[in-house]
Amino acid sequence: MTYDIALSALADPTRRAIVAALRDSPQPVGGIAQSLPVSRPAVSQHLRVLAEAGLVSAQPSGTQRIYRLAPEGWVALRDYLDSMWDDALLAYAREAQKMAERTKP
Amino acid sequence: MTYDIALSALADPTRRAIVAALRDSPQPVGGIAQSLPVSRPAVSQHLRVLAEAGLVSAQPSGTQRIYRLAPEGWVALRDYLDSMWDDALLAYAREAQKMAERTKP
DNA sequence: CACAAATGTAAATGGTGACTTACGGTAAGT
DNA sequence: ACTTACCGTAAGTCACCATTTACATTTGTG
Repeated sequence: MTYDIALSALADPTRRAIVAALRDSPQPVGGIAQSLPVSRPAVSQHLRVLAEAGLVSAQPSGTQRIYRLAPEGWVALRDYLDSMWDDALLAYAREAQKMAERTKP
Repeated sequence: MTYDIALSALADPTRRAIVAALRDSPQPVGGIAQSLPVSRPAVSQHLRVLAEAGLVSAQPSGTQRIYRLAPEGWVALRDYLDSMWDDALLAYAREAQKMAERTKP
């Protein structure tokens, strides 16, 4: 049940921008901050949230920490969406079926 | 590019609870409010946000409006996750491959 | 037409979180 | 050892959002 952390993490536009940046290639904190209109400590705090959600992971390399996208959080999100898919859209299809049977029996 | 609206909509726990309730079966506003620890106007406003995100839809029936899960928003979310899947996790797998080749050539 | 039920909306309030500045800590280079 | 570069953390501020109460609106019913 960790998909809720991932969802609230991805709610922030700046964090989505960070994810988009990491999507291109793994980067150190300073590199991410340069491509965004926010200060470096702000990026650091956002990365902390994203890491707690399992969406990114860090690997120390000298004085800098290279951040990259991590699978765990995204897997949790996808599982959540998959189950929603099955339940909700199946129900949706069932109702559409009912409607069709009612109008043309 | 409407997945961002859906993400920020699903960030709120109460809205996720509403989604969970609608997942069981379509319901009027009052029915949802009864199963949640918030007032009915609060549910109404949350439903407005969810509807704007394309996650739910309403169908008037007499004096009440029956809300149900809608496909559009969830499709947008799934597309977002799918592309993330391809890009990020493929890159992740590539790096793992590199690591494996480096340690055991 | 009056009344009740169900819902959306407006306004006010409280709390949470995103951001900045300032500081402390660690690793590499001279 | 001193300095520089890179990063995380603490404290404070400000805006936004979730919630409630009160009101307006629509639909069905007597």
